[in-house]
Amino acid sequence: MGLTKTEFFTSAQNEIATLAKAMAHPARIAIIEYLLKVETCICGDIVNELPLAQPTISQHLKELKNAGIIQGRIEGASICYCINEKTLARLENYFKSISQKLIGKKGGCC
Amino acid sequence: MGLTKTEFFTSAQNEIATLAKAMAHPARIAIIEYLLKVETCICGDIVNELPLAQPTISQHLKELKNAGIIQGRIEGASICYCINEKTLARLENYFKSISQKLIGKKGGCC
DNA sequence: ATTATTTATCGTAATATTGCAATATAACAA
DNA sequence: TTGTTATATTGCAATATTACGATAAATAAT
Repeated sequence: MGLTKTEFFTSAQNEIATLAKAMAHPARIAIIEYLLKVETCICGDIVNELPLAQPTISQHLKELKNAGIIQGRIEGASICYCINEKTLARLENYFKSISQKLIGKKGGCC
Repeated sequence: MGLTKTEFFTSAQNEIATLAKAMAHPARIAIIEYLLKVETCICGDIVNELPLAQPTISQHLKELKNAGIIQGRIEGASICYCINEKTLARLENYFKSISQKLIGKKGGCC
C-alpha cells in the first residue's frame, strides 16, 4: 500500500512524525546546520554549500518550509531562509519531556 | 533515483537523519509513547494497542530497534521492548544545542 | 528590450516505505 | 508429539521519496 494511516493516530503524534520526517534526510540536517552557522540568515547559496543540484535543494527547502522548520523571506531576486525558532523549541520540549518521563521510570526491564 | 547521497554528508548528520527517520511515522511515535506510559516495559501487546496488523507493528519495532531507539529482551515466548535512554538523550541534546545556538543569533532576517 | 541571475516547477527514472496476508520460527503447555 | 501463543519473515501491491535535466517565472542589470 504505502499509505500511512494517519487517521488512526492523534494529531500530536502526527505532528511530531511530520517534523521528524522533515529532518529525516542528511541534506536537510545539513541545511539546518548551515543556517545555524552563518551570521546573517543567508539565502540560497545553500546550493553552493551542498553537493546537490539546485532543483534538489529547492525541493528540500520546500519540505522544510512546509513542515514549519524554516521560513523564507523574499529579498529582491533571491530568498532569505532561516530557522523557525518556535518549531525547534517544540521539538526540544518534546524530547525533554521524554527524558523526564524516563527518569521517573527508573528500573526498566531491559 | 530515490537514492540518498549519504556519502556527501558527515556521519553526525547521517546519524541524526537516521534517528529522525525512525521517528518519522505516527505509529512509531505511538509505540514510543506507549512504552513511556506503561509501568513495566511491557512487551508485544503493543499489537493490541495500535490499529495495525501484527506484521506491520513487528516491522515498525524492527526499524526502531535498528535505529537504536528501543531495545528488546527475550522473555520466554514473548519479547520485552523498552526505550533506549541513551539514544533519546542524544536527541534531546541535539535539539537543546540548536536552541542554544539560536539564542546566540538574536536578530535573524526573517 | 535583452540578458543574466535566482529560485521554483515539471517530468521522470530509480529506489524506498507502508501495510498486510501468508507463512515461518520459537517457546511453552498438555 | 501436538497444539497454542508470541513474534518474525517473506512476498507483493500501492504509494512516497530522492535526484536531476529541462524549463519556467521573476527580479535585476545593461
